[in-house]
Amino acid sequence: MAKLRIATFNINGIQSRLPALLAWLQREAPDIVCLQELKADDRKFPADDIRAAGYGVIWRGQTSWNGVAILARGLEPLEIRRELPGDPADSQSRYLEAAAHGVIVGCLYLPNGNPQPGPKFDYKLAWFERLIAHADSLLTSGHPVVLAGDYNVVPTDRDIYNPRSWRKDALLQPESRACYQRLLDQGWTDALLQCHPEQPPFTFWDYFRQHWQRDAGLRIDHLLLSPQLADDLLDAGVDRWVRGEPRASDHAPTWVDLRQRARP
DNA sequence: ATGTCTTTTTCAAAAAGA
Repeated sequence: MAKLRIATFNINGIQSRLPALLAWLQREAPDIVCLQELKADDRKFPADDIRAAGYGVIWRGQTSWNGVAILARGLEPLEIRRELPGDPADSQSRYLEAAAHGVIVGCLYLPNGNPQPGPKFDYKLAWFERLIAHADSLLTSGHPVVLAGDYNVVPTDRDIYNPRSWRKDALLQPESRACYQRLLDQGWTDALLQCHPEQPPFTFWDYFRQHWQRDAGLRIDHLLLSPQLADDLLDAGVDRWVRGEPRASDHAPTWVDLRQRARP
């Protein structure tokens, strides 16, 4: 049976992390990859190296911050949009959407929102509202869709090693969690939670206080599936080995395996 | 408050974001 693996990976700097990316692509061979936090403008994006590894790629970079890309093994992703609708004045590179391998993929990098409260948290919630509106239109379209990326939301207290020292953080605020829940209530399936309901795996361990060594992680990278894709869900997981490599990103690649039906 | 890492400005050390 054919299987489609879709992964999301906050790479935290594509230039310094390119060897890690190529090693991961070689070993795990995901079919579709969403990257966030490129931290490079369009001209510095290493498209040639990625194509040499066998992937078609589209990207939207930005100097210093943000930046998103979509990779597809063996073909060019068909770009659908380069920004989240709803605010023409928003110039941050945080959303990219494409069709590849028979599915629509939204690659998103939701604002962190710290410090909270403040303008950055307001921006986070406003961005979330735009995502909720766009996600609704994607569901209405009836297409098979996955919304994958760094949501910068810890959905519940079971998705963090210990919420005590994070209570004031934007990632745990009730407003952030309520927005995430509203997405799920539209009909999206949280793939990692679906496959690991008793203890969903962490996807992020910050660089401070030996958090990786202590497995003091958070689950903030999510793959949301539209209903028809949720029916095809086989498995979901985290490539923890990537986080243990030297000079690793603070996130690990997070993936979902879908049963690939014959599509006309 | 702190911890660490990547980026930019500008070529060293510091600031900002996460």
